[in-house]
Amino acid sequence: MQQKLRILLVEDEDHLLDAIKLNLELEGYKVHAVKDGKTALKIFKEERFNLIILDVMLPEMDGFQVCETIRLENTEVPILFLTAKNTSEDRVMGLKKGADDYLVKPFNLEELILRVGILVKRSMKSDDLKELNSYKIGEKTIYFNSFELKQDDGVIVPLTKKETMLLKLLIERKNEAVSREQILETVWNYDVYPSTRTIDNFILTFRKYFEPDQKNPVYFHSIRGVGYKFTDIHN
Amino acid sequence: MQQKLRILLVEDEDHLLDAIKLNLELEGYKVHAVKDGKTALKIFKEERFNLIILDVMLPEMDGFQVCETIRLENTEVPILFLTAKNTSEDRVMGLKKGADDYLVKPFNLEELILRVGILVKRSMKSDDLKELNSYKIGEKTIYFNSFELKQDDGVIVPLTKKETMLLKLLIERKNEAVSREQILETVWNYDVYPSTRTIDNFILTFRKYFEPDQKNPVYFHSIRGVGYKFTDIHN
DNA sequence: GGCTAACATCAAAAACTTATCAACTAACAG
DNA sequence: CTGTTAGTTGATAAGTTTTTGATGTTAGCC
Repeated sequence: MQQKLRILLVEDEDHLLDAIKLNLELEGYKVHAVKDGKTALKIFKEERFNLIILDVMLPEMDGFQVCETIRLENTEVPILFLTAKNTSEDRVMGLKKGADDYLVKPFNLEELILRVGILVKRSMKSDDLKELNSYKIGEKTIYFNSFELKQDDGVIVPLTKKETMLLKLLIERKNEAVSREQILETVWNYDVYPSTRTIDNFILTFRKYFEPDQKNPVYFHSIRGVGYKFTDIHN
Repeated sequence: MQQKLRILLVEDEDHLLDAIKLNLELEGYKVHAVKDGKTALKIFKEERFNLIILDVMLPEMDGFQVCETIRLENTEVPILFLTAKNTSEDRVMGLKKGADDYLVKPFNLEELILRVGILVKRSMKSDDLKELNSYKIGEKTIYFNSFELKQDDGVIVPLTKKETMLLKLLIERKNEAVSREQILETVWNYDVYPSTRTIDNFILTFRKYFEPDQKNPVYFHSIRGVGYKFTDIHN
């Protein structure tokens, strides 16, 4: 099991602190929350983090100062600023001090989580990335980066480039029908296309890989006259 | 003198395109500017970039689609969205499609340039190789610093510089496919690449060094249409 | 129920990529 | 200048992946 990713959260408003902490923990991060800059710096020196989230307005020592101090010794760790002020001067200031990203309060929690995910990805090793770029269908796991599929019995079979791309597309558009045109355009980069059975063949392969009963697919449905839809109720 | 960092800029408003291009060029970037998604994808397939700046609103194929298509093949290159709409749904959408950052029009040019700098730095960092002194494959050990390989029988054979660099790259990216472009860029410092059989020759050499059965490689796998992947289940 | 268009399936052909080898070039030491 | 070594190129062989085309099935419609 991979280790949890560690986040240092610095925010002085109690209820916001709790809300963010809770949500990040739900995403599986280990969150160390503190309420002022001095403490933040102290903790930072003692422990290693994959990301630092800093409120700009803090009692005593503001976020900019904290950021600047951290950057004196550590240029690596990603820093995300939170601020109530939405002016570009303010944002420019933050970025100049060494921030990597900037989010204006009040913010959408989903956006925070997405941005955190992007920043954190950077500080990860390739082993963890592998887990991140995977998708489980039933007991089988697709690894997009290594172009392989781990079966229920643990055996690894290789996937081709096109197979991987099409899987990625359908999974990304989970629960929605993706039209043949859309598929050809995205995976094959076709402008116009003759009627072709190519896509069917790929779906056929997927069904062989993933469907318990090939004749009654539960994952890869065809939508007559439109295209295909990937469904996964458990995921 | 190191070569210029390359940016692909996709924006359909003429004067904004010119303004951004000019400013980025003043910062020392090499900017390839295009006005629609189709062209962007075509150029993207032909050349390598350190960053892609995408307007969301484009004629025909919108920025989201372009981003999605790029991400099917390339998860590395940073993508920055420009948008006129400042809603969090829009931003979340972009981030979900695989963007790394998001800037709302009208924007402060200084902010754009700062964000570009941050994103580009990231892509360079992942390019240069970490410190890694030695690595064991089976009973053989590679010493990266001294450019040597100790065989099972203890005999030491020298490795060439390029061999060592390519080994380092593949081992660092263990378990993920490294594209030929990526390899050429990192080991050979090519911007654009001619079709070449050079990489194959190196892989051939590696297989001779490391694979018990050269015809059925367990360490150095080729992924058709993509590149090569180093796998080591014991390590 | 019969009809038709769209999908499923399979095997063979076509298209494309990589493996391999040998000849070649460039750089460099002596 | 000569020999050596690393690295590149190009030709051909060897494989794989993808596409095609033929044929069988199925869903939806009258």
